Amino acid sequence: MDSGEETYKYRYDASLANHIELKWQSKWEEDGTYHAPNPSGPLSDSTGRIDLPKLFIMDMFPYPSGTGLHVGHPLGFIGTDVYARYKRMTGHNVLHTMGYDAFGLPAEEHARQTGQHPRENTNANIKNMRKQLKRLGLGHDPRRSISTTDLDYYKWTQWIFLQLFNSWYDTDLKRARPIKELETKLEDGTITINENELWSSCSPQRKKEIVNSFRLAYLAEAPVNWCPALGTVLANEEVTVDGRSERGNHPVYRRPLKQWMMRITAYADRLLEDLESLDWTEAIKTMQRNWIGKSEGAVINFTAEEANIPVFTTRPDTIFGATYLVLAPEHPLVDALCRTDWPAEADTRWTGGFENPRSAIEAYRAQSNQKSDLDRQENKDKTGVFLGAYAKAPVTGQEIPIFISDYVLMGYGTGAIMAVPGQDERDWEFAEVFGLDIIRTVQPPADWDGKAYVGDGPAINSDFLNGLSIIEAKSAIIRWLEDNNEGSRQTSYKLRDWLFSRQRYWGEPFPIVYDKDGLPNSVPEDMLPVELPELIDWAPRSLDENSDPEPPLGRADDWSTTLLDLGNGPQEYIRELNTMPQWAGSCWYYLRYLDPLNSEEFVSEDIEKYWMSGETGGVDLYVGGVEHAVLHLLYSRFWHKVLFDLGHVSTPEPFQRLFNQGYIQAAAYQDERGMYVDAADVSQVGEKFFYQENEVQRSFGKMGKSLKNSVTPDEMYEEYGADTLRLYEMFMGPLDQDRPWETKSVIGSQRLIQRVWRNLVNEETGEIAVSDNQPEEPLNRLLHKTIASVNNDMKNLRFNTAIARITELNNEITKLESPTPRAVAEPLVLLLAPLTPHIAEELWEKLGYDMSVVYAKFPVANEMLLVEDEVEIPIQINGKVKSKIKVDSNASDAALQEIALADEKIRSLLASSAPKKVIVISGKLVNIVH
RNA sequence: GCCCGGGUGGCGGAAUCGGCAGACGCGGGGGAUUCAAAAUCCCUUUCCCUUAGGGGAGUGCGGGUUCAAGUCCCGCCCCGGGCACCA
Repeated sequence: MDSGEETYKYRYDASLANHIELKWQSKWEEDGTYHAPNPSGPLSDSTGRIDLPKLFIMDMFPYPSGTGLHVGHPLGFIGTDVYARYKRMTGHNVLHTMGYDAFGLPAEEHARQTGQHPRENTNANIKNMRKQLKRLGLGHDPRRSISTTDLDYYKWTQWIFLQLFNSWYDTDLKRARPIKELETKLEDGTITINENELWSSCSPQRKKEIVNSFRLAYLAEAPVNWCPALGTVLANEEVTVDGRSERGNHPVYRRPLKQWMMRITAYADRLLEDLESLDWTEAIKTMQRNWIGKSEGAVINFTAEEANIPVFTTRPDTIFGATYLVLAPEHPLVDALCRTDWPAEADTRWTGGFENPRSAIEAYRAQSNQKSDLDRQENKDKTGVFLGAYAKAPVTGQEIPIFISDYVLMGYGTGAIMAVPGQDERDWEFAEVFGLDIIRTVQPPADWDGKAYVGDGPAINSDFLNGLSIIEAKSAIIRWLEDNNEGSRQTSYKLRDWLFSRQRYWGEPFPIVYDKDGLPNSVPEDMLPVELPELIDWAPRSLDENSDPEPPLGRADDWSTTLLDLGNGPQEYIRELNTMPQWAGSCWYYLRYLDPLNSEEFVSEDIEKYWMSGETGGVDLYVGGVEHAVLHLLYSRFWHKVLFDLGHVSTPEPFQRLFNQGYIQAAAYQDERGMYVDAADVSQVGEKFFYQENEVQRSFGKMGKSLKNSVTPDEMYEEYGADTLRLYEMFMGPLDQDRPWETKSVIGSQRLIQRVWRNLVNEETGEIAVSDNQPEEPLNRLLHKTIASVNNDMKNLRFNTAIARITELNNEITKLESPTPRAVAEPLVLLLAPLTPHIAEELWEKLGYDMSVVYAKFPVANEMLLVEDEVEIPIQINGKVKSKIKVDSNASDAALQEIALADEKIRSLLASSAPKKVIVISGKLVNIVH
C-alpha cells in the first residue's frame, strides 16, 4: 500500500464502487424496492402506488445463452432501466421485469453442443444470467420474472393455442369467433360448404373435417421448409433468402408434409392497417408491410379447352397487351393443359428441342427443382417451355400460347400470370427469348429507351380503354370483367400462414390428441398443462433430405399414447408428437408479467386492463433489437388480435411504442490469413496494430465470440464498477444508434462519478461535506437550466445529452472554493439517480435520508430561474459573427439594433457606409447586411 | 433495381423550430503537485495562414432558396440495413 491510497481512503474507485453496489443490491432485494403493485390479487400492496399513473416498460426478453453476457447485451436493458427509474421518480407505478425465452432451437442447440439435457442447461443459464443482470443494478420486479419453460407458464401457452384451435375467422365481421358459432351457422345454412356438398348430409367425421378446415390453428399438407440437418421443419421467416436455416446455416428443402398451421393470413389486412396507430419506427413498419405484401388487382379467367385458368394481375388495365400465359412449373393444371404433340408452328425456342410437350415439361420441372433459391436469385435469365396449348383471353377473344416458367411462383396469386411484355420488364425479357408478340398498352414518353414501360400514361391499343390513365383504365376494365363474369377485383398477399410444428424436443407439447380416425381433438382445459415428458435420448437425428422428420417425442413410449375420456367414454388417443416453435412462448409473455401467479386465468381481467390501458393501449415502451421486425413482432401482434377478438384482452395491439436499440460494435483484428485474433491482446503502434509482433488489420463488427472482440461486464466491474459501466453505455451515443466500444473511454464516466463524489464527500473521512449556504445566483440558474434539460432528455430517451448536462453542472460545482451547497448537492444526486442508482443511494443516505432515492421526487426546474436577465447576443455582418454584445434580455428590437450598430467593432468594420438592411431576431441575434 | 437509415474535429458524439458549428467525453499538447511515478487538479486542443493583433476556410460532392443552411429544395457520391422474378 502506498501513501496515496491512505490519504484518500474514501476516493471513489472500483473497490469502493463494488462495495457500495453490492450493499445496495442486497438492500433492494430485501426491501422489494422494485415491486410494482397490481390492482388486485397476490401482487397488490398498500404502498398506494397503484393510484399513480401506470407505466409498463419492457425489454425483448433474452434466450438464456450459456456463453454469458458481453457488454453489448445489456445496452437496451440499461436504457429501459434508466427510463423506468426516471418514471418512478416522476410519480408513476412502473412495471419492469425480465423473463427468459428458454424453449426453442437456440437453447436446444446449445444444450446439444454441451452434451447436457436442455432443462439442466437452461436452468443453469437462467441462474447465471439473473446473477449477471442483478449485478448491473437493474430495477426489475423479480416476482414477475418468468421463463417460457416454466410449467405454470407453458400451461397458458397451450391454453392460448386451444383458443386459436377453437376459433374461426368470420370474414364478414372481420374477427375471430368461437368455433361453436361456426357449427351453428353450418347447421342453419348461413354458411355453406360448397356447391356439391350439403352439411346436413355429411357424416359426423366429414363434419369434423369441415369444421377443422376453418380453425385458426389447423392441420394442412403443405410444401414446407424441411431442414434435415436440424431434423425439423422451419417457418418461412426462419429461412434465409438463399434457402438455408437462419440457425446454423444448413440447407433447407421444400417438401410437402402434414403440419400445424396458424391462419395469420386471415389477419393480413388488420395487421397492415393497425400499423398506422403504432408509435414504431417507419423502418420496422415498412418491413412488416413488405412482409405482408398486399397488392390489389384482379383475377381474370382465361379459358382453354381443358380448363379455366385464373390469373392474378395488379395491372388488369393492360389486358389488351397480354400475348401469352405463364404458369408455375408445379401448377396443378399443367398436366391437364399439356397437349400430346406440338402444334405445327411451335419452333425450337418453344419446344426446347423435345419430341413432345410432356417430355419437355418433365425435363423442365426436373431442371428447375434442382435449382436452389440462390441460383434463381443470381441467374434471372428467362427459361420455360410451351405446353402446346392455347387459351382464349377475355375481352379480346385472342388465342394466346401457354408456357410454364420458374419466374412464376406457385405460392403467390394463382400461380399463373397473363404476360404483358409491353408493360412488364420480366415478361419483356421472356418475350424476347421466345420471340413472342409485344403490344404496348400504355403510351411511353417520347424519350423512352424502347423496353417495357411501367409508368403511367394514356392507354393505347386497348379498344374502349384508350386514352384512360392507369387508375381509370383499371376500374373500367374491372367493371367490364365483373359485368361479363370474366373476372373480379381481388387482393393478394405475400404473407403465408404460419407453420407452427417443429420436430424438436425442447418446446411446448401441443394440447392435441388424435382419435382412431386420425382427427385432432383438443385436450380439455382442466387437463392442462400437457407436460413435456422427460427424455434421455432427446436429441434430434440429422437425416438426409429424403427421409421424413422424426419427432423426438415419438420416443416417449409411455407418453405418446394416452387413455382419455373426451365425452364418449375412455378411449385410447395418440398425442401430437411435434412441439411448438420458439415464437410461441414469446408471443404473449408480456401478458403473463402482469399476473404471473394466477393459476385460474392466463391474466385476470382487471389487472390486464390496468396495465395495458392507454391512449391506444398496450405496452407503453418496448425496447429490443431490429432483428425481430417480422418474426416475433408479427406473430405476437397476430396472437394478441385473436385474444382481443375473443374478449381475453382489452386492446387491439400489444406494443404501443417500439424502440430499437443499436448494437455495440467493437474493433476486431485479423491476421494475414484472415483469422481473427484476440482483440484484447492487440496493441497499437502509431497507425498500425500488432498481435504477437505480427501486424494485423482492424475492422469493426458486432461484439461477440466469432470476432474474438468480447468485453465482459465482469471485467468492467472489476476495474470501474457497475455505475460506471451503465453511465458509459448511456453516454456513448443515442440509444438507437450502433456505436463502437472503446474500453479506454470508460474512464471518463468513472471520472464524472468520482468528481461528484468528491464534491459531496470528504475523501479522507468519508463524511458528507456540504454546506447549508445558498448557492450563488449563477450556479443556481445553471442548476435549474440543467434540471430542465435533463427532464426533457430523459423523457425522450436521450441519455447521452442528459449526462453531458449533468457533467457541465458538476464541472461548475468543482470550481467552487467552498463546500457544495446542499441545495445543489441534493438535486445533483437526484438527477444522477436513474443513471447511477448505487452511488445515488449512497449519497442520498449520506445526505441524511432514510428512504430510498428510487422513489424520491425527480427535481423540477423553477421556471423563473430559466429566464436570464442579461443575454449575450452575436452580431453578424452578412451572416458571419463579428462581435458580441451583452444586453438586457427584454431589450426591444429597435434597442438591439441601435446597440449593435453602436458597437465599436461593428462601426470600424462598416466604416462610413450605411448598412443595406438590419435583421433583428428578438433576444437572439442581429445580422447586418452590408 | 426498389424502400428505409446515415455521412459533422484524431475518435464517440452535440446543435430538439432555418439563427454563434463542434456541447460533453476520450485521445493529444502544456503546466501544477510529487524525490519520482501513478492518481488528481488547472490550461489548451476543427483546419490553414500569421511574430503578433488578426485573417481565411469548414458539417460527403455540385448547384439553388434565404439577411442567414449541418438543418430546406434539386442533382449526385459513399456507408449501413431491409426487400427483391411477388405478376
